[in-house]
Order: sequence, then C-alpha cells, then structure tokens
Amino acid sequence: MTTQTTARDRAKAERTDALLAAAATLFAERGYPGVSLEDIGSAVGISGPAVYRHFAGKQALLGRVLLRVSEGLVAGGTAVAEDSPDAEERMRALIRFHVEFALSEADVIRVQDRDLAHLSEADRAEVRRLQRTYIGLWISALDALRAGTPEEQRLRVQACFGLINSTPHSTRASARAQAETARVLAAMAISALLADPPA
Amino acid sequence: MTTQTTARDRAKAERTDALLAAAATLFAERGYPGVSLEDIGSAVGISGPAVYRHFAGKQALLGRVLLRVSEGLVAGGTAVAEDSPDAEERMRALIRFHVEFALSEADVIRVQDRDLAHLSEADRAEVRRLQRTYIGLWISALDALRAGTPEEQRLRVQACFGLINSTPHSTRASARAQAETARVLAAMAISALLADPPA
DNA sequence: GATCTTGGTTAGGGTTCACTAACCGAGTGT
DNA sequence: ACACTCGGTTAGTGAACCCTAACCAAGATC
Repeated sequence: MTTQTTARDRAKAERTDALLAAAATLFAERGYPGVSLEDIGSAVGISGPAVYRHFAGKQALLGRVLLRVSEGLVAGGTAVAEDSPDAEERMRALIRFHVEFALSEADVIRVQDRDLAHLSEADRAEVRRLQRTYIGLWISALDALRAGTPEEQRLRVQACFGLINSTPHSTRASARAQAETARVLAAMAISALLADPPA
Repeated sequence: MTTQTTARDRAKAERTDALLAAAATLFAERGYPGVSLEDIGSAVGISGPAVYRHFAGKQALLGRVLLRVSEGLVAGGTAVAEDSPDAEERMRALIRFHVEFALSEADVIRVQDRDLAHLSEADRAEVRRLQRTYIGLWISALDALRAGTPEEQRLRVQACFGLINSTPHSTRASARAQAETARVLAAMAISALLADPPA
C-alpha cells in the first residue's frame, strides 16, 4: 500500500519539519520559556496559532524535538556499535559519531540538556529511557577496554559527553576548522575515557 | 572607621544572601524565565515584591548571582596559579580547584552556562570579561605544557570545562563518593588536556 | 518618647502569552 | 460542479508575572 500523498500532505510535512527546526534553534538560543508560539510561527512564515494545526501545543513541540534527537542518537549509536567488532575501534567509532552529531546539531544538543525539565511527564520519561540506552552503549564499549565500578564507568562516560557537548558553548567554528575540531575532541575523549585512575 | 552595623543591617545582609542562594538554586532547577519573583521570595519566607527591597529587579538578581561566581572563579584561579611555580603542578592545581568548585557549587555552574543570555547587556559584558580572564589562566598554564595554536588551546580548555562541569548534569553523588568523583574527573581532565594530537 | 527610616505587606496596572473561537479560501474527491 | 477537508487567518479570553503604589509596624536616631 503506497501511501497516497497529495500536494497538501507534502506541503504540511515540509512545514512541520520547518517548525521543528525553527523551534530547536529558538529553544537553543533563548530557552523554552523564552520562546513564544508567535516567535516559532513567524520564523517559518505563519503566525502564532497556526502552529496548532501541526502540534498539540508548545510542550508537544518540545517533546517532538527532544524525542527525535534521542532516537537519532540511539539509532546511530547502535548502528555504529554493531558495525565495529573490535573493542577499541568500537569505542572510537562511538566517539566519532557523537562528535559529528554534536558539531552538526549543536542547537538540539543544547536544548536537550537545558530544557529537559520542561517536558511533559511522559515525554521526559521516554527521553530519559532513550538516554539511558545510549549511555548503556558507551558503558558496554568502555567495559571492554578498562575495568571499573558501574558508577565510575558511568561518570567517565557522562564526563566525556560533557567534553564533546561543550562545542555548542564555544563560538561556532568555521566549516573548514570543524574537521580539525572534531579530531581534537575525539583525541581528548578517548584519552579521558581511558585515563589512568589516580594513584 | 569601623562600619556601624545595626541589628537591621545584619538581618538585611542575611536575607540578601539567602535570596541569592535561593535564586541560584531555583534558576538552576527551572531556568531564569521559569522562576517568578514570588517563587524566590517565598523560598526565604518573604513574599514577591519584598525582593525589591534587596535588588533592583529580577535581572539584577541574576546579575549578582553570575558576577559573584565569575569573580570567585577568577580570584580563586589566580590565587591557585600564583601559588604553583611548577608548570605541571599549576595545571593540576587549576584542575583540582575547578573540580572542587563544580562539585560544591553545581547549581551556580549550571546557571552560568544556561542563562547568560538573560543578563543585562552590561552584566553580560562583565561576566564574559571575567570568563575570558579565567580561561586565560588555563591557557597560560596549558601553553607551558604543550604547544598549540591559540584556537586549539582554547578549544581544549573549553572542552575540559565541559568535562568537569558535566557533574551538575549527573545525579548528585553522595558526600562520601564526591572525593572519588573529584579524583576521577581530575585524572580525566589532565589526560584530555594533554592528549596526543591526532596523527 | 517623638520622629524618621526601612523592610515588610497587600492591591493593582500593564503586558505577555498559551490557547480557543469563528471564519475563510484553496485543494481534494466524487 | 459541488460538498468537504484543512491549513491558514484575526479576535479574544484567562492566567501569569514584573513591577509600582500605598500603607504599616518595628527598629534606629535624637
């Protein structure tokens, strides 16, 4: 059954995507409560209440933004991890994947660890579940490279996320410099993850 | 001239401090726009508009919170750096200082990289100036340990801040575990800062 | 002890904002 | 052609919130 798509359907899908992108950018810049529906609508050329033709409300919009990024991380991370049988290469591949993600989707990354609290109860639970899954991928990979208590492995992985996710806070680098930035961050990340425990 | 302090003065100073502390906590939890003056006032037992007896307004409160933390970092970092003539020890001392700061003042750290945009123009400029000064301390220390372009050194330092500042995002560790957390973070930080550049 | 200062109170003004209501005109299906 | 769907519009409602106004009582000053 090929889904019948009319011109209207396509136009609506495009607009919905545009709204999601605009919302992500605006949320990243000013934070969820600092953005009005009028702002989001006018960013894509429609005005205020028209957003309700696409989303149930402001909170639902935030939910779609954050669920999409969480699902993307889990899907991408899982694929990357499955493609790499070698333990160290798997860890490095996860790092490269996350660095790439953080550099290309800096605004969504920023929203995720800034406005999680403004999600609905249900969405927040789901996002957290996905985040746990994603962290689990990293912890598994790290367990294959060094021993440590679960708490320490988790601490290391989360600190590593902080390291990589710091790029949204830095000034946006030029496209040319991004490749170099990615390599430096990846080198720092693997080094930090495997750093000798203090004597 | 010993400043004459009456009972009223002392009570006011205490209340002002309490307001700053409550505001920092609330801002950290819900973000600047998500907190009302009524929330802040009632957190210290007074109600809404009474806050104006202590601060010119909501934005001024945020300003005091962020200026205080920025000044604290610069003062502490400068003192620590001056106390350590040896290059590597100076770097490690800065790391220990910042880790300690991040663990003990997690909420303020969180506000600083979350609600900077909500400051007044003047306060934001001053906070940024202080932040540049603080980063400069780190870059100087790093320059003494490894060579690199200014851009790369800055990138490394900011990624290192992201690593250390990730702790507010993690679940609060028990007091007993904090010492161990601090040691792991410090080990990760120095390792990341000095990580071999990618081949 | 009278006067002034000051940190608190409640009431209210003005604005912003999420969301609803009512309507409209173009695309869709028969 | 014609009824219908639907994504858009503007107007409006109710709530939240920053801040001001007016007042009050206790502490400070003389």
